[in-house]
Amino acid sequence: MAQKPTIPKGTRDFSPIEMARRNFIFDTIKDVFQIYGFQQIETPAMENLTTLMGKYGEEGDKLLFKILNSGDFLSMVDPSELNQFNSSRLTTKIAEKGLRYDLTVPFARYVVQNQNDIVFPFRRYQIQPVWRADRPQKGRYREFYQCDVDIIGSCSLLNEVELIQIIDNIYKNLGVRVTIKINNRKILAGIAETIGELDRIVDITVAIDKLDKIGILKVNEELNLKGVSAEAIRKLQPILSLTGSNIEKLDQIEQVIKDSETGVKGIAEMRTIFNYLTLIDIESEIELDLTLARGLNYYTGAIFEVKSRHVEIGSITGGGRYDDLTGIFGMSGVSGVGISFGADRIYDVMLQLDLFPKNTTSAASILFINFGDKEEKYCLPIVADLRAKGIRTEIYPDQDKMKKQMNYANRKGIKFVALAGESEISQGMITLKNMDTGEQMLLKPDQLSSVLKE
RNA sequence: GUGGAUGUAGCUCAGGGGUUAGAGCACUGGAUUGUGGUUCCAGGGGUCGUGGGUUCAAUUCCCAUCUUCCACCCCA
Repeated sequence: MAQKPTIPKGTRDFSPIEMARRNFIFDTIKDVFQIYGFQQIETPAMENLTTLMGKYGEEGDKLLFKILNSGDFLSMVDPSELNQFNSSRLTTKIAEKGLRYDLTVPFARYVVQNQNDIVFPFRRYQIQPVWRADRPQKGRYREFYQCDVDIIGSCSLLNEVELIQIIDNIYKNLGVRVTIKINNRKILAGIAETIGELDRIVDITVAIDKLDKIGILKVNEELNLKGVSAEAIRKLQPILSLTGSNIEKLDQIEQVIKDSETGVKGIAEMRTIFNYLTLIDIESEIELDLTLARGLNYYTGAIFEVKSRHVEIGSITGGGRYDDLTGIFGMSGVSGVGISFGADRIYDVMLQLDLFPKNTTSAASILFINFGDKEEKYCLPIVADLRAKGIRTEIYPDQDKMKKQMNYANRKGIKFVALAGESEISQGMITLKNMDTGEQMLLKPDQLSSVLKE
């Protein structure tokens, strides 16, 4: 037996029905992006590793797919280095390129490289696959699509508000009920500063991020383990047990962190955003969630995360404000904010909730049965005419048995079959059969399109 | 990186230390030579993941290894 073909771990093929559904998601997202005036760009699947390395933290570097240099990739390596078996050092010599890990960093690179041609504030969207060398599991893939929208070159909080509107619009159009969680890195920094552990901000946010998963006791335990002082942990408690509306929560936090300049700024930002939001209709639930930390270390202001209210799958959209993403590429003082929709997880959610429209099919509307040479020639112009009128039309390519051709139409969900044999040809007609009802009628060829369009 | 499951026909999965390993779906042909879906009959298709061990005998038991899936970490 021939070797069984497989695809790499964490990757998937998409069948026609899946593509029809995926395109429904992409089209919905794209339409909303465009309504808000965003313009599309694309960047290469691969970037130079120097562009990608160090942008996603230590973990991120490990999750980058690296591409072996072309040609004799070992020729430039010193044999003594080979013998050290230090793969991370060796990597930099034998691999100069990597697959993109997200769309934000390549976008930052794009902005820096094209700064003279870009009109700022730049509103772009980008829908492309990204790759992560993660262990795959439910809702986690090694190749998946992100749909990013970013506004770069504007500090206005109006942008944050627009992104929330976009999230709300898109999920409304998709029929998915979501909770939009918002937090602010400045508030997190303020908390860390207040309890005197500013340099431990990462440990602290990672720990409180787990609050709803492992509970307050375990979080305290973990903080203690990470070396956060007992006094600091004590000060942290009121923040871990906030209650009330978003505004009430803000009031409570402000009391705790009022001496931190950064923290107060973060509070003010959140108040501004919530104020704007009172002016517009938002259907999604919006929740100020202090436990929301988000891993990517370039966020500096507001951070967002969207979760499905009915399906447990992790976040389906995430993003935030980054004040100096382009700084690492030599263009400082440019603030941006953006979010990313995870198309694959949205797909999983919608499939589970059975939210795809029933008629998402890409199959033809009508199939012409192939009876023979003479009949083919009779049908061909009629087929061409239907196609010119925008009707998805197929003619069966082989002169197979009719049973097989009918079965083909049936299996593909083609609703109409056109039969033109000797008797139809002699009358200049077509027999049109409705595969759902079994009904047949004899029509003139130019009547077909109007019946099919009903 | 850690832990748990998994691997038998193209696909989904049963089974079992002993002659020739099964089912459904799919495919091919027939009942039905211009009428699909339902039904019936027949047919093709297997290194039982790989390597080793125990045994008179292993696809079955044991060990290792790989694969895929699930959980942790982290994330969309």
